[in-house]
Amino acid sequence: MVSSKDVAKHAGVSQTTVSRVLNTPHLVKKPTVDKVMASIDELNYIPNGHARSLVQNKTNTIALLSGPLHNPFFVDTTQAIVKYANDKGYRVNVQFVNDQKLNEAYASAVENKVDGIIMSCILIDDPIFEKFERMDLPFITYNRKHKMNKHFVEIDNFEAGYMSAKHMIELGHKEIAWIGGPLTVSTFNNRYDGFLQAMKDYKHPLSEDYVIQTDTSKQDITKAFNEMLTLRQPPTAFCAATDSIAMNLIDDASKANLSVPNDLSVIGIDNVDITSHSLIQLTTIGSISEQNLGYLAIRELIEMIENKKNSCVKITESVKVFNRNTTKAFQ
Amino acid sequence: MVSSKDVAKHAGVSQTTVSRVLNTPHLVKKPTVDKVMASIDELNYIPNGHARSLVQNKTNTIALLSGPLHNPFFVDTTQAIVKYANDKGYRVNVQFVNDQKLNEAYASAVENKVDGIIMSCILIDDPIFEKFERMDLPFITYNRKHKMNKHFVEIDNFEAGYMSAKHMIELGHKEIAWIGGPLTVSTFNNRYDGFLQAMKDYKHPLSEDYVIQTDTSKQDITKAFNEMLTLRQPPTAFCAATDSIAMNLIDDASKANLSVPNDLSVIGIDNVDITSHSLIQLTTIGSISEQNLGYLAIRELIEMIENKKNSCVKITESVKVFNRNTTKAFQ
DNA sequence: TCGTAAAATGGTTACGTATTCATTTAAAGG
DNA sequence: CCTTTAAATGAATACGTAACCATTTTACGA
Repeated sequence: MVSSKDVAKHAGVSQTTVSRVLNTPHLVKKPTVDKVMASIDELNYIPNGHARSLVQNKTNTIALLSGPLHNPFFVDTTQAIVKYANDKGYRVNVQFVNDQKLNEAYASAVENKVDGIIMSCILIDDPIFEKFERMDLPFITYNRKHKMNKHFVEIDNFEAGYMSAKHMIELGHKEIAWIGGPLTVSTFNNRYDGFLQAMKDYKHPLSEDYVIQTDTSKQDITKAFNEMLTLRQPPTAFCAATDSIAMNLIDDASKANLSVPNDLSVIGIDNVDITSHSLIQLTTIGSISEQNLGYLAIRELIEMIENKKNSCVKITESVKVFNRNTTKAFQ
Repeated sequence: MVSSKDVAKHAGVSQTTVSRVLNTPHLVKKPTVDKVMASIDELNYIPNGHARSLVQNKTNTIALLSGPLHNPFFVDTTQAIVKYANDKGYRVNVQFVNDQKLNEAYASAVENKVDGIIMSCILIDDPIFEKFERMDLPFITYNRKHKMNKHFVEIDNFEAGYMSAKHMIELGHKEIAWIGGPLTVSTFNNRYDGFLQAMKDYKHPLSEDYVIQTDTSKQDITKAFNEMLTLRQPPTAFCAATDSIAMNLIDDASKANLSVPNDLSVIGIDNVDITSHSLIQLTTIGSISEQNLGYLAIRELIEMIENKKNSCVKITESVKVFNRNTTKAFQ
C-alpha cells in the first residue's frame, strides 16, 4: 500500500507537503506542486480515507436505513437520496432494516462514524430516538415520525387517509375496507385515523370486519384480502394504507378473478412513480410536491451537517388525490 | 468522544485488555470481562471503525456500483445484494453510477478501502478493468462483462436475444423491431447478436429501420418508438433488449392509443420481479435460476473476500421464455 | 514448598493522515 | 545591504484501535 510518506520520499519533500498539495495547494509553490503530483501519478497513490477520518472526525458518509425495495416507495426515495448525497460528495451506506434490527443498524452507523443518518424505519414510541438525540449526530426520519415530533419529513398522513375514505364514499361505495399496517407506526396510525374521521364525518357505518392491520408482507395482505372475500357482504372498495399494499391487493383480486375497478375499487396512498405507468394507473393520494420525501429529507440532513444548524426539521407536505383507473362509482 | 482508553481508565485496566474483551474475550478472566463490559455500558462506548480499519486493513464494507433504480432490474439486484451482504456482516456503499462517472466511483471505493467491489456498469472495452486487476482488490461484475472475460455473472445474453426474435417469428410477425442500448455494453451487444442470428437462421428479412440502439433513457426510447410508428410499414412486434425498455415501450404504445398485445406485441429480457405482477404480465426472457444475478454475484464476491481465492468467476446462466400477456400471434 | 508452564494482563508501537508549531527561504522596504 | 515580514517547507504529534512482545499472576505437578 503506497502512502503519502512514499510519495514524499519519491518527490523529495516532506509528508506534510504532500498533504498540503492535496488539501491546500495554494500554500505550496507551483514547481513543488507539479513535482508531487507527478509522484502521485507515478506511484498510483490514493489517500486512505480512514486515516483521514480518524484525524478529522469527518467521513463524508451518510447512513441510509431504508425499508425494503419490494415496496416501491423505497425505490423512489432510495434513488433520490443516494443521487442527491453522491452529487454533494457524500457516500451512502444503505441498509434495508426491519424494526427489530434498527438497534444493530444504529450501532453500525455510529461505529462507522457517519456524518448523519437518514431513516424511514422508526416507531412512534421507539426508545432509540433518545439515543439519537443524546449523540450529537445529525439525523432525520422520512415518511414516519416519532412521538417527540421532531426531525421528520412526512406527508399529511391524516389528510391522506381522510381523502382516501372520502373518495370511496363519494363514489357511492357502501362496503369500504381498510387494509393498513401496524399502528405502532406513525404513517399507518395517522392514515387510519384520517380514514376513521372521514367515515365518521360522512356518517358512514363501518364494520370491524372491514378493517385489517397487516404486517405489510405480501402473504399477510393476501390472507387479509381472502378473508374479506369470505364475508357475507364483501367490501366493494379497498382503501389501502400504501400504494404497495394497493398493488398487492390488485394482484390478489386478479388471482381471485375479480376485475379492478369493475368488481372492486382500490385506492392507495403515496403516489409512487410506478403507479402512473399506463399498465398500472393506480388511483392514489400523494404529495402535491414534485419532490419525494427522500429528496426533501436528504436535502435537510445535508443542510444540518454542513451548517451545523440544529434546526428542528418538521415538514408535513400537503396531499391531493391522483384520480386514475382503479376506482369507479358503485353500480 | 469516548475511546477505549477512557473505558480502560474507568475499569482500571489497560487499553489492550479492553480491546481483548471485545475481540478475544476467551483470553480474559471472567471478572475482568464483566468489569470492562460494565464500563462500556456505562460510558456508552462504541469502537471507532476507522481506527480499526486503519490497523487491520479490513473494513467490512463493499462498494456497490449499480445502475439507477428506475430500471427495475437494479431494484431486484440492489435489494438482493444489500440484504445478502448485510446478513454476512458487511456494510454496503451504494452508488448509482453512469458510465462517465465510473472512474470517480472507483477512486472513492479505493480511497474508502472497501473489501470488495460489485458492479454492473462496465463497458466491454473499459480501460478501468486493468486498474481493478492491478489493485489486489476482489471485484465482480454482474449483468455486464468485460472483454477480458473474467469476474462476471451474466445470463446467456446471446441466447436471450435469439429466443426473443424466435418467439416473435414463431408468432407469425413479419415486421419485427429491435430496441436496444449501446453496443459498447456486453449485454446489449450479445443480445443484439442473438437477435440477428435468429433472424438469419429463420431467413427473416430485417430492415435497418427496424433496429434502434437507444441510450436507454425514457425520452430516447419514446423518440425511437414514435419514429418507428411513422414508417410506411410500422413494426407489429417489438423485441426490447431489457424489461425496462419493454415497459417504457408499452407505456408509449398506450399513449399512442395502441393496445398491447392486440395492436402490437412486446417482449422483454431479464424477467425482473415486477413483470409478473397481474397488471403487467410482460412476456420476457429470463434466467432459469430462482436467484437473480445480483445475488449470485455478491455470493461469489464474499466468497472471494473471505477465502482469498483468486478464483476466476465466470458464470453464465441459461435462459427460458416466460410467456405472458404482451405478445400474441399476428392477425 | 518450589519450579515450571500456562494464563492473564500491560507497555509500546504501527497504521496513514491532518494539524500545530518551528524553521528555513524568499520578498519587500528603507 | 540589512532588517522585517511573508511565504514555503519540515518535524513532531494526535487520532483510536489491534498486534506484538514483555511481564506478572495463577495453576499444577513433583
